[in-house]
Amino acid sequence: MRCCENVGLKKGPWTPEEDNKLLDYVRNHGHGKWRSVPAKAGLQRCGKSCRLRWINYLKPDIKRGNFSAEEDRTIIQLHALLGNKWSIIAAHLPQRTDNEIKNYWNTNIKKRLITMGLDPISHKTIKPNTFEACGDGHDQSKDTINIYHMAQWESARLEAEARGSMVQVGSGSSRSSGLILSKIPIQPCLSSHSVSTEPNTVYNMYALVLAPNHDFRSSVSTLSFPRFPAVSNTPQITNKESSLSYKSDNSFMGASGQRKKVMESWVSNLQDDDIMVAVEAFRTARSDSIEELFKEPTSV
DNA sequence: AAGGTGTGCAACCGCGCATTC
DNA sequence: AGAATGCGCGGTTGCACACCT
Repeated sequence: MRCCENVGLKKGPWTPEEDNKLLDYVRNHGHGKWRSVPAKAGLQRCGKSCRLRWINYLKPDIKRGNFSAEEDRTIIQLHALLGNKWSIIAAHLPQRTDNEIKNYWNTNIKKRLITMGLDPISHKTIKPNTFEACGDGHDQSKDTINIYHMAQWESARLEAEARGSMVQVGSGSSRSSGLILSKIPIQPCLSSHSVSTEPNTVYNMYALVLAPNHDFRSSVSTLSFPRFPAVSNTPQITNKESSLSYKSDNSFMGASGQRKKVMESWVSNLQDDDIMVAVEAFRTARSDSIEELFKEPTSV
């Protein structure tokens, strides 16, 4: 008979008296052999319940309370890599239990990702036509596309973070932060995604890169465009200006006045496919080439 | 003030794997 | 070799509390 099938045993919340009995027992005898613990400790509980109570609540090195931004980030990174492997994720957060992380994911992070237009399972974007229209009178399509762009951007950023974790774990690198993903190979583009600004010259339009000193705590990501396309009725922009940074509120960083207008005009005309080219260029970059980057860091 | 609803979290449950007999 | 047992994991439930109507 399984221990949890025993009749007459208490279930539900633990009382302080029960906690004390279990604590006393474990202090004196150590843990393990959970099936025999209830009888020896004088508890009307099954062994499984005792084990759970110890692991999730009574163990002395458990950290309780709010999750820090660092922990939050680690959970998202590892979940992107591992999925619902809570115990493995918990192993990277030594003072947190798998149950606590699982609860935090389900009640907090999961909802946040959905709000951002990200699928909490795959960490990839949800297609814009799956968003509900609000029907409050004003044009929702632009907002929807903007959210979708941001979501794709964020999705790629999360993936970069996850890859960074994987590379760091795999290589045993002592690099603590400032992940370098600066030299993502630019993929050959379809003609519709390339632009010619000079005779006989075709440039790849987008390459998604994260700057060498990219701070993952920041809500800002940078998307670099090796060559800005000509936008009709707007001044030309030089190469060195052709880098945009998105903030989480969908505004641009480091741009002002005419340049900002040009950028806004240009970005507002971006098609989903355009963004996808940049994101896919990043996604299809091979992990081993990223490993190489750690050996010989290069700047953007 | 009272009932309804939503949220967070501790605890339970069933399953599967590893070990022991 | 196969059954029994122990343990760990991930999904789910249900309770307590907060907030809303």
